[in-house]
Amino acid sequence: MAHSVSNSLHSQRNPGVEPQPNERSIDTRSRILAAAGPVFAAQGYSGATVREICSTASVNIASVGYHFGDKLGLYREVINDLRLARAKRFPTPNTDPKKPQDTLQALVNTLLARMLISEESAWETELLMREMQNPTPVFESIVEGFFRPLFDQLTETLRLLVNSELPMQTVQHLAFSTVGQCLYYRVGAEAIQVLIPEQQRTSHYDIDSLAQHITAVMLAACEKFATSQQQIAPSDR
Amino acid sequence: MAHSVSNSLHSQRNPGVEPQPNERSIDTRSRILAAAGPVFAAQGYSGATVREICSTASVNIASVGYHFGDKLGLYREVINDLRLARAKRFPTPNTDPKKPQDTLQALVNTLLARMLISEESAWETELLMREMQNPTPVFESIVEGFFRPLFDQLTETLRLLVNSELPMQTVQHLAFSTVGQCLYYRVGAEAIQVLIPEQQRTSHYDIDSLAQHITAVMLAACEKFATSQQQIAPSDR
DNA sequence: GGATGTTTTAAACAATCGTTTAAATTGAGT
DNA sequence: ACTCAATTTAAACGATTGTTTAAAACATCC
Repeated sequence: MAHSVSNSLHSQRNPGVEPQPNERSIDTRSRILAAAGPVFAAQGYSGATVREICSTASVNIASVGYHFGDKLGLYREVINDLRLARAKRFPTPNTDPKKPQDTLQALVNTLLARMLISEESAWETELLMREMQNPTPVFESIVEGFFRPLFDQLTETLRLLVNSELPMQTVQHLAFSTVGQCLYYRVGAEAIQVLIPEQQRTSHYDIDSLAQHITAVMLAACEKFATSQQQIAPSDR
Repeated sequence: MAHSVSNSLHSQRNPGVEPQPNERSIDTRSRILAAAGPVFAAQGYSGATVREICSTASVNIASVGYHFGDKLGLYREVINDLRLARAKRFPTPNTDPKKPQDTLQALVNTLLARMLISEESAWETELLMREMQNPTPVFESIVEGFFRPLFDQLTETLRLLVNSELPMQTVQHLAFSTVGQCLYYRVGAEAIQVLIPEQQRTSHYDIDSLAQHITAVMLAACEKFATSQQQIAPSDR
C-alpha cells in the first residue's frame, strides 16, 4: 500500500540488489529534473503541479512517482542538483588579505550577480528566494551549503577592514548590512519598478553600478568603525 | 450564470437602490474579514482556502461569495482594510529639517518596527512580504500607498545629509541601502536563525540595537558622500 | 526466441478546490 | 399577520490536485 521509505527507485523491491537503469530510464529521469526546476521556481512548491512538470518534460504523469517516489522526493532532488550546479558556476572569489577592499568589491559583485542573474538559470535564484520565505524541510541544508560559505568569507574580509577589537556581533551585522543591500535589488525589484520610472532604471541599475555603490557605503562604514573604540560613535550628541 | 460585474453585494439586483444591511450581515462580513487576513498571510493567496477562512469565522462557505463576490474580492477588501489600519498605527515620524540625523534614526526605527513586529498584527507584514514576491493585481496600489510615502521621506532626509550636488540616483540608492538593511532582518530571518546561534541572537538582535547599527552605517556613508564631488570616491586607487 | 525484470502508459482513484444553486430563515415595513 | 427583500444554509457542481493501479511495451540475458 503505502510505499516503504526506501531508495528513490520504486522498482527496487528487494533491498541490496541494485537495479540496472536503462538508457531511456535515466533520460526521462533527467528530463523530469530539467523541467521541474523552472516550474517549482515559477509556481512555488505547492503551486507547481506534477502534471505541468511532466507535460513540459514530455513524460507520463506516473513517471515522477516511479523515479522519485513523491512530489517532495522530486523537489529534494532538484534542490540537491541545484547546489552542485551552483557551486561550480559561482566560484567564491579568492581572498587576498592584502587588499580587503578589492575582496569586498568582488564579494559584492558575486552577491549581486547571483541575485540579478537573468539567464536560463534564473530559476535557481527564484527557487532559493522562495525557500527563504517559505522554508521547506530542505532549507537548513541550503543555508549551510549556500549561504554559510559566503557569509564566513564576508565576515573575514570585513574583519580586516575594521578595528580588530570590535566585537564579533558588530562585524556580523556589517555582513548582514552588505547582504541586505544586495538582496534588496531582487526582493524589492517589483517595488522599485513602481517607484522609479523606467528611464532612470535603465541607466543606473546595472550590476556594476550597484556593486560600486554598495561597496562605497560599506567601506565608508568600515572606515568609521575602524577609528572608533565603541560599537556606535555618534558624531554630535 | 456568471455574476455580473457589479457591486460587492450580490443582493443588489436593481441598480441605484441601496440595500439596507442587517446587523447580522455586517457582523458576518467583518468576521470574515478578520479571519481572512491571518489565513491569507499564513498560506498565501492561492494557498489559502475559503473553507478555512469561513471555518475560523464560524460562517457558511457561501457567505464569502455573497458578501465579496469572489475570493479575489475578499482579498482586495483585506488589503484595503490593512492599508487603513496601518496608516493609523505607524504614523510617519515628523521630519525636523534641523536634525536630519535624528529623523534618519526615527525612520530606521519605524522601518524595523514594521518589519519585526510580532504582535497580533504580525500577519499584516507577512501579507505585504508575500505581495513583494508574488505580486497580485493589488500590488501597485500597495506600493503607492505603503512604500512611496516612506521612500519619499527617506530620500528627503538623506538629501539633507549629503552633498546637495549629488545626483538624485545616488540619493535613491542610499535610500534603498537603508531599506535593504532593515528588510534583511525579516527576509533573512530564517537564514539568520541557522547562521547565528541562539545565544548571540537573544542579546544583539532587538530593534533598538539593529536600528542603531543601521543608522550608524548610513550616517558614515552620508558623511563620506557629502565630502566627495564624485558619486564614488575610492580611497587609495 | 522465450523468460525475466525494468520502464512506460492510460486510466482511475479519492481528496480538495472555488463557486453556484435553490430552499430555508430572518428581519423590517405596512 | 402578511409581504417582500435580505441573508443564511446545506448540498451539489465541475475542475484540478497528488497518487495509485494494472496492463502494455521495452530491454536484457540465457
